[in-house]
Amino acid sequence: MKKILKNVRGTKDILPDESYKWQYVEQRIRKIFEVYNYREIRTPIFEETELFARGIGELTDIVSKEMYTFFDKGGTSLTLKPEMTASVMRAYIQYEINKQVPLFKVYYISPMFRQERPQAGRLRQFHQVGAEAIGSQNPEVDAEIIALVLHIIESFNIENYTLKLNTVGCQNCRPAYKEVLKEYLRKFYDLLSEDSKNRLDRNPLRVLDSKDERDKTVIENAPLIYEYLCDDCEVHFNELKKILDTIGIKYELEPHLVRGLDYYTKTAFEVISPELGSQDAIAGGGRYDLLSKELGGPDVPGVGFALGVERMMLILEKNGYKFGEIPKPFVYVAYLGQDSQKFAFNIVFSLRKKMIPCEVELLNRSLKSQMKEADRQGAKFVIIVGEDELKNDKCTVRDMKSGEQFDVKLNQILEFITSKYAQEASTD
RNA sequence: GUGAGUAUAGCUCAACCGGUCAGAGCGCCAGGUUGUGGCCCUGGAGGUUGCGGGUUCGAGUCCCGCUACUCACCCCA
Repeated sequence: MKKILKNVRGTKDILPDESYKWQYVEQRIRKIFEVYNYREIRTPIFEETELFARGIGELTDIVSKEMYTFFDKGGTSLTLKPEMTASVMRAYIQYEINKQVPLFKVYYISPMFRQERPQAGRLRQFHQVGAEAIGSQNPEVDAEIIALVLHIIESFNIENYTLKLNTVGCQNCRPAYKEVLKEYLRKFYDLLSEDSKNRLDRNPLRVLDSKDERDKTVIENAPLIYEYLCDDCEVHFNELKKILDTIGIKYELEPHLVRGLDYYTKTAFEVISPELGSQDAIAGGGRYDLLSKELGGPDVPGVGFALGVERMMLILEKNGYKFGEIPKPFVYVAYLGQDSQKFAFNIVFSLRKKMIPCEVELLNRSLKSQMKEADRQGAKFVIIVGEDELKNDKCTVRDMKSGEQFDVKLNQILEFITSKYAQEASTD
């Protein structure tokens, strides 16, 4: 017996009963991006490993233990993209977009890959929608990005969320703060968790968002970066808050919010939802003014966000959200006998050329089975072509909802259905 | 990578302390309607109880291993 293969761990098949929901969600999201004047960018699903290693940071969890890395036949190390920002920046630098347009506003909807242990809201292949605005250091752009992600979330009637906002400083002020923080943490070294002890020197900021109870008591009184921000960062942060206030966006300051990617500077934010399980971040993002240079590009600032599509879908399913209508044929053409088949197919293909969704019996079943099939598929009308009809040069049209039946001349059937279809479209 | 829980028909789940326990509902197929769906009735197909060992007279049920799934830690979307 042959082995039955299955989808690999942490991946999901999206079958027809689900895929229409995805199409609906993606379509709505694309519309919103258009409204904010962002254009789609599509980059390859894999890149040279070095891009992520340099862009995201060797010490991050993503790079150090979660990447799907492999060698191609030429011996080049490639990696399935674990996030999108590095790829977008790579393209930005590669095509010297800074010389073409002052501000590059793009969005993406794409699968991402991270080799983590799957759990609720966490997959190895998952989908993110996101946007990047490269070329401006103005806090207005940070605000636009935040407004955009919240607009998307709210457009799906998700009200129960919290925007957490923080600043992580920049190359001028962060180092000094790091030293102060390290010094503070060393005083309580013995009280810290093992993980935090290890991080203390390598990445002290990460200790701040530890959820370990032992760490929490220490963190509670730790010095905050707010007191150590340089003028530039402080002004930027204050401006951003002011703009958010002005456009009515509510946020919670979360001084311990530290994002897991090294390239963030200044603004960092996260949108969390209590509807999700332990993986409660539906979206996250921030500013990355050092990334371009880190990748050998020009000194260009950027800001962006990413939203987890599966996580948002979890909330929507939980809320009983209506994902539009599942596509259904308008007409099902049933027939009986060889002679009728020609007419049936003729009608179906003519209707299809008129872009009317329809189906025809393809399994040569009994009329009863065909009616059942039409019902199952949700067809509004069934056209029946049989011996009796052909003799009289007509066909029978059954309205599946009312049960009414009409005799229609064969040469008038297209017209008949077309007008029914037009009526249907106008009442929607 | 660590921990816990789960694994019976396509789906959702039953089967008391191991002893007609391999079942139900839904779905699927057929018939009741010589050419007509939905409701109803009748019947049918479909399972080596995740895989491999062990204990026992006897294992879906107990033990061990493996695998997968789920949730949590870690981290993040």
